[in-house]
Amino acid sequence: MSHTSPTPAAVATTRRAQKLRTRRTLLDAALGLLEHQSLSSLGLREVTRAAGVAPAAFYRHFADTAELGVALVEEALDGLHPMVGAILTDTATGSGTASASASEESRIARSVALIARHVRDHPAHVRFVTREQHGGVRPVRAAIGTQLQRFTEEVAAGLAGRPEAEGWSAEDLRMLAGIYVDHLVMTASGFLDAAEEGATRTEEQVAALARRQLRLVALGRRHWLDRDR
Amino acid sequence: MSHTSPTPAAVATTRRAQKLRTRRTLLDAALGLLEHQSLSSLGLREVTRAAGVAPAAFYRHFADTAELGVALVEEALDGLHPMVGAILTDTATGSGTASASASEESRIARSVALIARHVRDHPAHVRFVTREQHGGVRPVRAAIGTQLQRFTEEVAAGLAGRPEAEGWSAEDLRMLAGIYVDHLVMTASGFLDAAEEGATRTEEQVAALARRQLRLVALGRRHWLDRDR
DNA sequence: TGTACATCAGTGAACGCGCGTTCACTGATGTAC
DNA sequence: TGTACATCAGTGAACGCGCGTTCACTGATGTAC
Repeated sequence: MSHTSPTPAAVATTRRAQKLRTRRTLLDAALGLLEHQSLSSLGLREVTRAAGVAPAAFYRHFADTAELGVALVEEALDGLHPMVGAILTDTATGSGTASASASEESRIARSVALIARHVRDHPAHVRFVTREQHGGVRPVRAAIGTQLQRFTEEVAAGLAGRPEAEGWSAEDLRMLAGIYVDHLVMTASGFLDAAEEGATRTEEQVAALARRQLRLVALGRRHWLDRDR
Repeated sequence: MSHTSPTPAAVATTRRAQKLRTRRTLLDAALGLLEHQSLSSLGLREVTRAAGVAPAAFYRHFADTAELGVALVEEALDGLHPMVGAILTDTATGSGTASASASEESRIARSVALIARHVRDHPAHVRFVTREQHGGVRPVRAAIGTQLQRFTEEVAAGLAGRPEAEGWSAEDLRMLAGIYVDHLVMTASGFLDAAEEGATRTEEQVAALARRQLRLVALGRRHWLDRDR
């Protein structure tokens, strides 16, 4: 009278599909457990217990928990590309009527709202990435670093194609893109903090701070080329 | 024929001093082990083994490894105050002859150099703080958050006393201070990455990026008050 | 200064427990004919 | 379509090991007189 289906037979399906389903169960179980601990303290047996499979079944999918962690990184950061794309696209589309700074202000607000939404929709993935970005498991740290680097390049490329970027060196653009990516990660982490029970800041406070910061960056950006008087 | 002194008798001393010495040994042993793992996976026996004392001795100093972690946080971030003070003082002292932007440029360079120096002098402490800032041990995370908040207030207060801050609201100043603190932590973490064997960036690249970012922030800061045209 | 007793930092042995890993297995799915 | 064999995802029992915690202890330091 168990709730789980101990053998594949319980649901008629292909072997491939069933294996993927078990893999998903393991990843989801791990993600749940990682809400309150870091990967380096996550046990293989802990994951299989939460997933409702035998410990040995783990090895059909991952060599160890570090490998599972890398899979989670890929999943979490693949899910970020659409949002980054949306922000870049929005930023590129200038409004017709409002003043430059007014439309910029609303673009900033929309970007921050998109980040808030993403964190609300995928809190576990976001928490995992921010936690493991500097965490104790090297392959996972490396995977996150590589992916964030790719985001920076992506943002830099997006910025490069726009009129305000004229006269900017490639290195300056990468610097600016890096600021945006860093800011994204920090703001996402702030939204997570705000969602916790004992939070010191509200979600709106985090958003207000994020917008203020983006305003400062936008100002610096506007005056970048004439910075030496 | 052991290298360690298993009993206090080996070195004539007061009880208080000997206890503090053992505590130090435990903290140092832990700090060493934390170079390559995170606190949540650090074992009590692992620490005592590295420190050369019996496992049970641990309890004379800390209830568990989380408490040891909080002690390390306090140590690590107390050591940061002098540097922040130095940067603030330096920033306040304008040079007489050079142009405003030239003296600013050299102040930026000095600040980044101070960060680089601090990381070189205290790599283990810095690594520990950046790793545990979003790590899996709640009391440690909370302690780091509180301390960084205090730094932000400290920097905000330092900025408030200076002429360029005239017209700035308290909230805007705290935002700016937060940017500087965040930037400090990220740059420190970057210097750590650069010092690793398989590093993708050199120390000078990290420094150059940090300076570029500070330049952008300085520009935004200069135009903050007239930002609505 | 000397003595008798109290304190307490550190010891070492013992405990029960959950860990990661291995192994031969089972039985449903997949494939060849 | 039917049959015989191969594959392989998941099982469950077993293993040795290191963990955190407890306990009575030792012996140097501290204190009272």
